[in-house]
Amino acid sequence: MARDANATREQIIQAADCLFYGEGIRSASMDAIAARAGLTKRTLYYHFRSKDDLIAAYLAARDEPTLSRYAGWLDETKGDLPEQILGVFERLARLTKSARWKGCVFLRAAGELAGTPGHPALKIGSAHKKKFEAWLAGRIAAKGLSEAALRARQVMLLIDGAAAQVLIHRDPAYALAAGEVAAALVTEKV
Amino acid sequence: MARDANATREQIIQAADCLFYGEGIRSASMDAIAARAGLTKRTLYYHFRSKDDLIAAYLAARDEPTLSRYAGWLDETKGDLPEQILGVFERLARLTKSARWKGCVFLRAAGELAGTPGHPALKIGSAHKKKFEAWLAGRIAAKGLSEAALRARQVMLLIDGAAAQVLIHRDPAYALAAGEVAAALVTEKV
DNA sequence: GTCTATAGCTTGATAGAC
DNA sequence: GTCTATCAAGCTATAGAC
Repeated sequence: MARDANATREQIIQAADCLFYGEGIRSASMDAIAARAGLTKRTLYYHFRSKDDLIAAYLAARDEPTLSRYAGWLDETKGDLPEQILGVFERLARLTKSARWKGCVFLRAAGELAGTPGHPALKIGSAHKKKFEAWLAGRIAAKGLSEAALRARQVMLLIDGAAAQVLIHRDPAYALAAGEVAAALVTEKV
Repeated sequence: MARDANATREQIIQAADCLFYGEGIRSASMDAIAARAGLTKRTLYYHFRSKDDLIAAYLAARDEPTLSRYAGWLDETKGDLPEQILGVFERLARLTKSARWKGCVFLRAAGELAGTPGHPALKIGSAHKKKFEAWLAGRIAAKGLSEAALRARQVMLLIDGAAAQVLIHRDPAYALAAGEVAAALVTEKV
């Protein structure tokens, strides 16, 4: 049956996301992904040339939703920019309380793939973080703050630092401590 | 030949360190570690009950040297605490320029093992970071600054954020941007 | 305490039918 | 475009000699 090829592709990526994120990229096998997608391995290899290909697609699929989620968190927080930034970290802290949360997808992938420097997924992760940083810089500049690019970079450092430390300690308090610094960073110095 | 059992153990851990850190915990096989140590796999399993056991030993062996390295960086930097903290991030930035550097051992392990919550190595990583944070708090408190514990936690967030972002972008500039914030954090507010 | 040898299973990827 | 079937290689871990 000629099902919509794109729908099958999405179905595979969804299954891969669940297992790559849940168990780790290296730990999740193509067998397991096929089983979870309700397809055979042969179909996976029809849609993706290799496991590395699927890993790259998995990260690429997380790019836009991640940015949208953070943008949503910022926009739905009342107040000026410092309050909004603090709100983002509070929402992050809340998210990490779920047992399903297992760190930042992109950071974990970068760590797992650090041994294969040319991997296509690494470029996707880096590009995502750059885009995130640029988006933050735009929001900061829009408020008329000086040195928006530097401030955005420093807020990013705190977001990733928070994700890393909360994963290590399994304690959302680290995200709140990070939010405090980040909020101060987007307040114009006198 | 009854070689010193402890020396053999160290030899195995050294080989494991090289491969676990270089290629990733999951990617490095016991076969490869045995070959690099110049021993057979059977000897590895004589000294370590399982691969998970060896992973834990690998992280435990990195605990003290890591703390000493950072302490050394702090102590060999001239000036007051803000300058010293900045010096630490400058040394970190320099270290990350090496192609052999592939992120923070503990963060990468936490990411790779996020799928197996009870893993013994996770406790070792968390304990290491706690020890690091406490050491920093001691140094900050010794300078008579208020809220030493909170400041130490925030500096930790920036250290781990720097390690994460430099790994993602392969750009030491992120470590320097983090150092700037960290230095400001250990300056008493007026 | 280290060796040779191998069990028993899982892996990523492919062949060829329909 | 999806299936059944399977390969060759790799994996963790163990058996038993010395």
